[in-house]
Amino acid sequence: MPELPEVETIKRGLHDVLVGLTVDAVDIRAEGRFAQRYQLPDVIGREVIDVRRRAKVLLIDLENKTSLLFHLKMTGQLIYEDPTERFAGGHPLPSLKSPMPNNTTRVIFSFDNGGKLYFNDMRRFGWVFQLKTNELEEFPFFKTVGPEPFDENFTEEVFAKNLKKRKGVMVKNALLDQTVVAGVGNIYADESLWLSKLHPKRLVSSLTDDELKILYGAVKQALAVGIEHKGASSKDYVNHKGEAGTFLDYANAYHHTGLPCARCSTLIVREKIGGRSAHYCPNCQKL
DNA sequence: CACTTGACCTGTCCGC
DNA sequence: TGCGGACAGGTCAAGT
Repeated sequence: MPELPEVETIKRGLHDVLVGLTVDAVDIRAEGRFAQRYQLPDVIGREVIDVRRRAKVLLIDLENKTSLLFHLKMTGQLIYEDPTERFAGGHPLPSLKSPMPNNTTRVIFSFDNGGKLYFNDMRRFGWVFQLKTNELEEFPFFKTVGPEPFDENFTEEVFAKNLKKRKGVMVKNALLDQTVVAGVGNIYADESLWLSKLHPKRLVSSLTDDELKILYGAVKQALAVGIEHKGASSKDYVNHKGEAGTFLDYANAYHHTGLPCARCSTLIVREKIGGRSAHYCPNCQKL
């Protein structure tokens, strides 16, 4: 589900509500082979001191110098239920279809203010681990993941250099490679390519310097607009309050199959590329 | 090594 | 309405 803008949206929301709270209890609702996806050995009595994001991983730092690493994968949700915002007569999150917890709830954190954080994940691809904060860089995914797109050291040159490591692959697939740039997934890859007028099947090796420069700007723009509109909700994504994001109202390619291109009115097509669905304008984005 | 495919899961939607 | 198959935003392991 969530790509960088969605995780960033959740991170900002959770940072506002969790910092300063202490964990009173943890309820892990998983058995057998699923239990190992949720490893929280030392959280009771620990205070939250920060909430951060690296790539698509959400980090909660605790006062005991450990960090919780959440990956939401396809269907993960992190929803906070605040005891001070209960609505009269209803459950506290009227935007959700069902009250928390529901049958997708895998972990429940209870805090000293009465608040609860629900980690939901229908497909169970997601996980949460607890590591020492000063050893995060040893985590295998963090060892290989590429630069943050809004970090100042993510320059045009770095982007071009990283992309060119995948010169034999189609540009759509290269954008999804987390070692090239962190946080781009299927939605924002398609949007970046639409903005750049690049066909998703273009081989990286065929891209000109000008095209690389345009794509660099487009990736940052697509992600920035995604964050601005609090993420894309096609199905499962909601923010920390259980609310959908509105980015799809501003998207041009993703989820626009059969709709006219905003530039040329040609109908947007969907095609399976490298095992993933790609959405593009066959007129603006020529091979 | 570079690249592709399949696996991990469960629910929904679409066509027959 | 029922049923089978395709599909869903991510990442890693195994295969070519």
